[in-house]
Amino acid sequence: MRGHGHGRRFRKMGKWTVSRQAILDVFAKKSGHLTADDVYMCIRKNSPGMGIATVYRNLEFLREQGLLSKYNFGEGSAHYELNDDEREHHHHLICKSCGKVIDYSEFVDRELKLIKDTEKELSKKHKFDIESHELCFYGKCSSCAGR
Amino acid sequence: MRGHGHGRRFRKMGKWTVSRQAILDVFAKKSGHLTADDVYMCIRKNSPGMGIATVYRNLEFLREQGLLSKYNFGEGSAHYELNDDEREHHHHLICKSCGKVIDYSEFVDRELKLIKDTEKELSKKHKFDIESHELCFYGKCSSCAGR
DNA sequence: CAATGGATGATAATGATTATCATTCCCATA
DNA sequence: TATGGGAATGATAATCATTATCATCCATTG
Repeated sequence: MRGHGHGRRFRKMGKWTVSRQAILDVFAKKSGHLTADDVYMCIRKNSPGMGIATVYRNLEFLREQGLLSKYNFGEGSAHYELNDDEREHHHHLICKSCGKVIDYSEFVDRELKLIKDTEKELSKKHKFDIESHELCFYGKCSSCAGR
Repeated sequence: MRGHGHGRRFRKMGKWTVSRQAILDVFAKKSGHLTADDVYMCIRKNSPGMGIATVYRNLEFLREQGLLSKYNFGEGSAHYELNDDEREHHHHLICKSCGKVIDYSEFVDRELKLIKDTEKELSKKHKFDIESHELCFYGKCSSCAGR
Protein backbone atom coordinates (compact mmCIF):
# COMPACT_ATOMS: atom_id res chain seq x y z
CA MET A 1 0.00 0.00 0.00
CA ARG A 2 2.78 2.40 0.63
CA GLY A 3 5.47 3.04 -1.84
CA HIS A 4 4.32 0.69 -4.54
CA GLY A 5 2.56 3.30 -6.58
CA HIS A 6 -1.03 2.12 -6.28
CA GLY A 7 -2.09 3.74 -3.07
CA ARG A 8 -4.72 5.95 -4.60
CA ARG A 9 -6.66 3.13 -6.12
CA PHE A 10 -6.97 0.93 -3.08
CA ARG A 11 -9.26 2.19 -0.41
CA LYS A 12 -10.91 -0.80 1.08
CA MET A 13 -8.59 -3.45 -0.12
CA GLY A 14 -6.63 -6.10 1.67
CA LYS A 15 -2.90 -6.17 1.72
CA TRP A 16 -0.75 -5.33 -1.19
CA THR A 17 1.45 -8.35 -1.64
CA VAL A 18 4.32 -9.46 -3.80
CA SER A 19 2.02 -11.95 -5.47
CA ARG A 20 -0.37 -9.24 -6.52
CA GLN A 21 2.42 -7.00 -7.65
CA ALA A 22 4.00 -9.83 -9.60
CA ILE A 23 0.74 -10.54 -11.39
CA LEU A 24 0.25 -6.91 -12.31
CA ASP A 25 3.82 -6.80 -13.54
CA VAL A 26 3.11 -9.64 -15.89
CA PHE A 27 0.23 -7.74 -17.40
CA ALA A 28 2.30 -4.59 -17.64
CA LYS A 29 5.02 -6.46 -19.44
CA LYS A 30 3.01 -8.67 -21.75
CA SER A 31 0.01 -6.42 -22.36
CA GLY A 32 -2.71 -8.51 -23.85
CA HIS A 33 -5.21 -11.21 -22.97
CA LEU A 34 -3.78 -13.60 -20.46
CA THR A 35 -5.31 -16.70 -18.96
CA ALA A 36 -4.63 -17.72 -15.39
CA ASP A 37 -2.26 -20.30 -16.71
CA ASP A 38 -0.42 -17.78 -18.90
CA VAL A 39 0.17 -15.67 -15.82
CA TYR A 40 1.19 -18.66 -13.75
CA MET A 41 3.72 -19.85 -16.31
CA CYS A 42 5.15 -16.40 -16.74
CA ILE A 43 5.59 -15.83 -13.02
CA ARG A 44 7.11 -19.16 -12.27
CA LYS A 45 10.05 -18.33 -14.54
CA ASN A 46 11.23 -15.45 -12.40
CA SER A 47 9.88 -15.76 -8.92
CA PRO A 48 9.35 -19.41 -8.11
CA GLY A 49 6.90 -20.83 -5.65
CA MET A 50 3.68 -19.01 -6.29
CA GLY A 51 0.87 -21.54 -6.43
CA ILE A 52 -1.77 -21.62 -9.13
CA ALA A 53 -4.47 -21.08 -6.52
CA THR A 54 -2.90 -17.77 -5.59
CA VAL A 55 -2.92 -16.75 -9.21
CA TYR A 56 -6.64 -17.45 -9.50
CA ARG A 57 -7.40 -15.76 -6.21
CA ASN A 58 -5.47 -12.65 -7.06
CA LEU A 59 -6.72 -12.33 -10.59
CA GLU A 60 -10.17 -12.25 -9.08
CA PHE A 61 -9.01 -9.85 -6.40
CA LEU A 62 -7.50 -7.48 -8.94
CA ARG A 63 -10.68 -7.64 -10.95
CA GLU A 64 -12.71 -6.68 -7.90
CA GLN A 65 -10.38 -3.75 -7.40
CA GLY A 66 -11.09 -2.67 -10.93
CA LEU A 67 -7.57 -3.21 -12.20
CA LEU A 68 -8.38 -6.14 -14.46
CA SER A 69 -11.29 -7.17 -16.65
CA LYS A 70 -12.31 -10.74 -17.16
CA TYR A 71 -13.63 -12.19 -20.40
CA ASN A 72 -15.10 -15.56 -21.23
CA PHE A 73 -14.87 -16.16 -24.93
CA GLY A 74 -16.76 -19.41 -25.25
CA GLU A 75 -14.70 -22.51 -24.65
CA GLY A 76 -11.51 -22.79 -22.70
CA SER A 77 -10.19 -20.56 -19.99
CA ALA A 78 -11.13 -17.05 -19.02
CA HIS A 79 -8.97 -14.19 -20.22
CA TYR A 80 -7.92 -11.25 -18.10
CA GLU A 81 -6.91 -7.88 -19.35
CA LEU A 82 -5.35 -4.83 -17.74
CA ASN A 83 -7.75 -1.94 -17.30
CA ASP A 84 -5.63 0.80 -18.67
CA ASP A 85 -7.22 4.23 -18.54
CA GLU A 86 -5.15 5.41 -21.45
CA ARG A 87 -6.29 2.51 -23.53
CA GLU A 88 -9.26 2.95 -25.79
CA HIS A 89 -12.43 1.01 -25.25
CA HIS A 90 -12.19 -1.97 -27.54
CA HIS A 91 -13.85 -5.15 -28.62
CA HIS A 92 -12.68 -8.57 -29.71
CA LEU A 93 -12.28 -10.78 -32.72
CA ILE A 94 -12.08 -14.41 -31.70
CA CYS A 95 -10.80 -17.18 -33.91
CA LYS A 96 -12.98 -20.24 -33.61
CA SER A 97 -10.17 -22.50 -34.75
CA CYS A 98 -7.19 -21.53 -32.62
CA GLY A 99 -8.82 -19.38 -29.97
CA LYS A 100 -6.67 -16.38 -30.78
CA VAL A 101 -8.12 -13.09 -29.62
CA ILE A 102 -7.53 -9.85 -31.47
CA ASP A 103 -8.41 -6.49 -29.99
CA TYR A 104 -9.73 -3.77 -32.15
CA SER A 105 -10.66 -0.24 -31.31
CA GLU A 106 -11.55 1.01 -34.75
CA PHE A 107 -15.17 2.03 -35.25
CA VAL A 108 -15.77 1.86 -31.56
CA ASP A 109 -17.02 5.44 -31.40
CA ARG A 110 -19.85 4.62 -33.73
CA GLU A 111 -20.59 1.49 -31.82
CA LEU A 112 -20.52 3.19 -28.49
CA LYS A 113 -23.07 5.78 -29.48
CA LEU A 114 -25.49 3.14 -30.66
CA ILE A 115 -24.84 0.95 -27.69
CA LYS A 116 -25.46 3.76 -25.26
CA ASP A 117 -28.79 4.49 -26.90
CA THR A 118 -29.77 0.86 -26.92
CA GLU A 119 -28.69 0.47 -23.36
CA LYS A 120 -30.88 3.31 -22.20
CA GLU A 121 -33.96 2.01 -23.92
CA LEU A 122 -33.39 -1.58 -23.00
CA SER A 123 -32.93 -0.91 -19.32
CA LYS A 124 -36.20 0.96 -19.33
CA LYS A 125 -38.09 -1.61 -21.31
CA HIS A 126 -36.88 -4.70 -19.51
CA LYS A 127 -36.29 -3.13 -16.10
CA PHE A 128 -32.74 -4.30 -16.40
CA ASP A 129 -29.85 -2.48 -14.81
CA ILE A 130 -27.13 -2.66 -17.43
CA GLU A 131 -23.58 -2.48 -16.14
CA SER A 132 -21.48 -3.44 -19.08
CA HIS A 133 -21.59 -4.81 -22.58
CA GLU A 134 -19.52 -7.02 -24.74
CA LEU A 135 -19.42 -7.25 -28.50
CA CYS A 136 -17.44 -10.04 -30.11
CA PHE A 137 -16.99 -11.20 -33.64
CA TYR A 138 -16.28 -14.86 -34.19
CA GLY A 139 -14.61 -16.34 -37.22
CA LYS A 140 -11.27 -17.45 -38.57
CA CYS A 141 -8.00 -15.59 -38.21
CA SER A 142 -5.62 -15.29 -41.14
CA SER A 143 -3.50 -18.25 -40.04
CA CYS A 144 -6.50 -20.53 -39.72
CA ALA A 145 -8.37 -19.28 -42.76
CA GLY A 146 -6.79 -21.80 -45.15
CA ARG A 147 -8.49 -24.53 -43.15
CA MET B 1 -35.31 -38.54 -42.05
CA ARG B 2 -38.57 -39.68 -43.49
CA GLY B 3 -41.86 -38.52 -42.24
CA HIS B 4 -40.64 -36.41 -39.40
CA GLY B 5 -40.74 -33.16 -41.28
CA HIS B 6 -37.06 -32.37 -41.47
CA GLY B 7 -36.09 -34.15 -44.63
CA ARG B 8 -35.18 -31.06 -46.57
CA ARG B 9 -32.69 -29.83 -44.09
CA PHE B 10 -30.63 -32.97 -43.71
CA ARG B 11 -28.50 -33.87 -46.64
CA LYS B 12 -25.28 -35.22 -45.31
CA MET B 13 -26.38 -36.07 -41.87
CA GLY B 14 -26.40 -39.26 -39.89
CA LYS B 15 -29.54 -40.98 -38.82
CA TRP B 16 -32.55 -39.21 -37.56
CA THR B 17 -33.18 -40.78 -34.19
CA VAL B 18 -35.72 -40.60 -31.42
CA SER B 19 -33.12 -38.94 -29.22
CA ARG B 20 -32.62 -36.15 -31.70
CA GLN B 21 -36.32 -35.73 -32.21
CA ALA B 22 -36.92 -35.71 -28.48
CA ILE B 23 -34.37 -32.97 -27.99
CA LEU B 24 -35.84 -30.83 -30.73
CA ASP B 25 -39.28 -31.36 -29.22
CA VAL B 26 -38.06 -29.98 -25.93
CA PHE B 27 -36.91 -26.83 -27.64
CA ALA B 28 -40.14 -26.54 -29.57
CA LYS B 29 -42.14 -26.85 -26.39
CA LYS B 30 -40.09 -24.71 -24.03
CA SER B 31 -38.74 -22.15 -26.51
CA GLY B 32 -35.90 -20.34 -24.84
CA HIS B 33 -32.34 -20.83 -23.71
CA LEU B 34 -31.74 -24.31 -22.47
CA THR B 35 -28.62 -25.86 -21.02
CA ALA B 36 -27.72 -29.47 -21.65
CA ASP B 37 -28.95 -30.25 -18.19
CA ASP B 38 -32.25 -28.44 -18.74
CA VAL B 39 -32.83 -30.61 -21.77
CA TYR B 40 -31.77 -33.75 -19.97
CA MET B 41 -34.09 -33.12 -17.04
CA CYS B 42 -36.97 -32.32 -19.31
CA ILE B 43 -36.55 -35.43 -21.40
CA ARG B 44 -36.14 -37.79 -18.54
CA LYS B 45 -39.64 -36.94 -17.33
CA ASN B 46 -41.32 -38.34 -20.40
CA SER B 47 -39.05 -40.74 -22.17
CA PRO B 48 -36.73 -42.34 -19.67
CA GLY B 49 -33.32 -43.76 -20.34
CA MET B 50 -31.59 -41.21 -22.48
CA GLY B 51 -28.11 -40.64 -21.10
CA ILE B 52 -26.61 -37.22 -20.52
CA ALA B 53 -23.83 -38.01 -22.98
CA THR B 54 -26.37 -38.46 -25.71
CA VAL B 55 -27.85 -35.10 -24.87
CA TYR B 56 -24.48 -33.41 -25.22
CA ARG B 57 -23.66 -35.31 -28.40
CA ASN B 58 -26.94 -34.46 -30.02
CA LEU B 59 -27.02 -30.85 -28.99
CA GLU B 60 -23.72 -30.55 -30.76
CA PHE B 61 -25.03 -32.55 -33.69
CA LEU B 62 -28.08 -30.36 -34.03
CA ARG B 63 -25.90 -27.30 -33.86
CA GLU B 64 -23.75 -28.63 -36.69
CA GLN B 65 -26.91 -29.19 -38.70
CA GLY B 66 -27.79 -25.57 -38.16
CA LEU B 67 -30.87 -26.24 -36.08
CA LEU B 68 -29.51 -24.91 -32.83
CA SER B 69 -27.21 -22.11 -31.76
CA LYS B 70 -24.86 -22.34 -28.84
CA TYR B 71 -24.03 -19.50 -26.50
CA ASN B 72 -21.52 -19.19 -23.71
CA PHE B 73 -22.48 -16.42 -21.39
CA GLY B 74 -19.51 -16.30 -19.09
CA GLU B 75 -19.70 -18.73 -16.20
CA GLY B 76 -21.72 -21.88 -15.94
CA SER B 77 -23.05 -24.04 -18.71
CA ALA B 78 -23.55 -23.31 -22.37
CA HIS B 79 -27.01 -22.39 -23.57
CA TYR B 80 -28.63 -23.69 -26.72
CA GLU B 81 -31.35 -22.02 -28.65
CA LEU B 82 -33.58 -23.11 -31.50
CA ASN B 83 -32.74 -21.49 -34.82
CA ASP B 84 -36.17 -20.43 -35.84
CA ASP B 85 -36.35 -18.76 -39.24
CA GLU B 86 -39.44 -16.88 -38.26
CA ARG B 87 -37.75 -15.54 -35.21
CA GLU B 88 -36.03 -12.18 -35.42
CA HIS B 89 -32.33 -11.82 -34.93
CA HIS B 90 -31.85 -10.96 -31.30
CA HIS B 91 -29.32 -10.32 -28.59
CA HIS B 92 -29.11 -10.99 -24.89
CA LEU B 93 -29.33 -9.34 -21.52
CA ILE B 94 -27.60 -11.43 -18.88
CA CYS B 95 -28.09 -11.03 -15.17
CA LYS B 96 -24.78 -11.26 -13.36
CA SER B 97 -26.49 -12.29 -10.15
CA CYS B 98 -28.85 -15.07 -11.11
CA GLY B 99 -27.66 -15.89 -14.61
CA LYS B 100 -31.06 -15.23 -16.14
CA VAL B 101 -30.97 -14.53 -19.86
CA ILE B 102 -33.43 -12.22 -21.54
CA ASP B 103 -33.74 -12.00 -25.28
CA TYR B 104 -34.45 -8.74 -26.95
CA SER B 105 -34.99 -7.91 -30.55
CA GLU B 106 -35.73 -4.24 -30.25
CA PHE B 107 -33.25 -1.90 -31.91
CA VAL B 108 -31.61 -4.80 -33.60
CA ASP B 109 -32.07 -3.26 -37.03
CA ARG B 110 -29.96 -0.29 -36.06
CA GLU B 111 -27.41 -2.54 -34.50
CA LEU B 112 -27.30 -4.85 -37.46
CA LYS B 113 -26.54 -2.09 -39.89
CA LEU B 114 -23.65 -0.85 -37.81
CA ILE B 115 -22.40 -4.33 -37.16
CA LYS B 116 -22.43 -5.20 -40.84
CA ASP B 117 -20.38 -2.11 -41.63
CA THR B 118 -17.95 -2.82 -38.85
CA GLU B 119 -17.70 -6.41 -39.89
CA LYS B 120 -16.79 -5.52 -43.42
CA GLU B 121 -14.06 -3.14 -42.42
CA LEU B 122 -12.68 -5.29 -39.68
CA SER B 123 -12.36 -8.35 -41.80
CA LYS B 124 -10.39 -6.33 -44.31
CA LYS B 125 -8.20 -4.62 -41.76
CA HIS B 126 -7.35 -7.65 -39.67
CA LYS B 127 -7.58 -10.28 -42.41
CA PHE B 128 -10.16 -11.96 -40.28
CA ASP B 129 -12.96 -14.02 -41.73
CA ILE B 130 -15.96 -13.07 -39.60
CA GLU B 131 -18.70 -15.67 -39.35
CA SER B 132 -20.90 -14.42 -36.56
CA HIS B 133 -21.17 -11.88 -33.85
CA GLU B 134 -22.57 -11.65 -30.39
CA LEU B 135 -23.62 -8.61 -28.45
CA CYS B 136 -24.52 -9.00 -24.79
CA PHE B 137 -25.39 -6.61 -22.07
CA TYR B 138 -24.53 -7.62 -18.54
CA GLY B 139 -26.16 -6.29 -15.40
CA LYS B 140 -28.90 -6.98 -12.91
CA CYS B 141 -32.40 -8.15 -13.71
CA SER B 142 -35.37 -6.66 -11.95
CA SER B 143 -35.55 -9.45 -9.37
CA CYS B 144 -31.91 -9.12 -8.46
CA ALA B 145 -31.72 -5.32 -8.63
CA GLY B 146 -32.62 -4.84 -4.96
CA ARG B 147 -29.47 -6.71 -4.03
C1' DC C 1 -28.36 -64.12 -42.07
C1' DA C 2 -23.82 -61.67 -41.54
C1' DA C 3 -21.40 -57.56 -41.96
C1' DT C 4 -20.96 -52.65 -41.47
C1' DG C 5 -21.19 -48.25 -39.48
C1' DG C 6 -23.49 -45.07 -36.85
C1' DA C 7 -25.90 -44.25 -32.25
C1' DT C 8 -26.27 -45.03 -27.50
C1' DG C 9 -25.53 -45.48 -22.22
C1' DA C 10 -22.51 -45.95 -18.56
C1' DT C 11 -18.79 -44.21 -16.89
C1' DA C 12 -13.99 -42.68 -16.76
C1' DA C 13 -11.23 -38.80 -17.91
C1' DT C 14 -10.30 -34.08 -18.59
C1' DG C 15 -9.70 -29.12 -17.83
C1' DA C 16 -10.72 -25.03 -15.53
C1' DT C 17 -11.86 -23.25 -11.42
C1' DT C 18 -13.09 -23.11 -6.50
C1' DA C 19 -13.02 -24.80 -1.70
C1' DT C 20 -10.54 -26.43 2.20
C1' DC C 21 -7.19 -26.27 5.61
C1' DA C 22 -3.07 -25.95 7.93
C1' DT C 23 0.63 -22.77 7.92
C1' DT C 24 2.79 -18.36 7.44
C1' DC C 25 3.01 -13.47 7.28
C1' DC C 26 2.07 -8.78 8.63
C1' DC C 27 0.61 -5.33 11.58
C1' DA C 28 -1.37 -3.28 15.78
C1' DT C 29 -1.45 -3.29 20.29
C1' DA C 30 -0.01 -4.60 24.98
C1' DT D 1 9.76 -6.86 21.92
C1' DA D 2 6.16 -10.36 22.51
C1' DT D 3 1.65 -11.61 21.16
C1' DG D 4 -2.77 -12.20 18.97
C1' DG D 5 -5.70 -12.02 15.01
C1' DG D 6 -6.95 -11.54 10.45
C1' DA D 7 -5.48 -11.89 5.84
C1' DA D 8 -2.65 -14.42 2.41
C1' DT D 9 -0.59 -18.46 0.78
C1' DG D 10 0.51 -23.34 -1.15
C1' DA D 11 -0.84 -27.86 -1.61
C1' DT D 12 -4.32 -30.38 -2.78
C1' DA D 13 -9.04 -32.14 -2.76
C1' DA D 14 -13.42 -31.18 -4.66
C1' DT D 15 -16.56 -29.51 -8.11
C1' DC D 16 -18.72 -28.70 -12.44
C1' DA D 17 -19.37 -28.89 -17.25
C1' DT D 18 -17.99 -31.32 -20.92
C1' DT D 19 -15.63 -34.88 -23.70
C1' DA D 20 -13.60 -39.43 -24.54
C1' DT D 21 -13.84 -44.33 -24.29
C1' DC D 22 -15.79 -48.58 -25.12
C1' DA D 23 -18.80 -52.28 -25.26
C1' DT D 24 -23.31 -52.91 -26.95
C1' DC D 25 -27.22 -52.08 -29.77
C1' DC D 26 -29.70 -51.19 -34.05
C1' DA D 27 -30.89 -50.48 -38.75
C1' DT D 28 -29.54 -51.09 -43.34
C1' DT D 29 -27.26 -53.41 -47.12
C1' DG D 30 -25.22 -57.14 -49.47
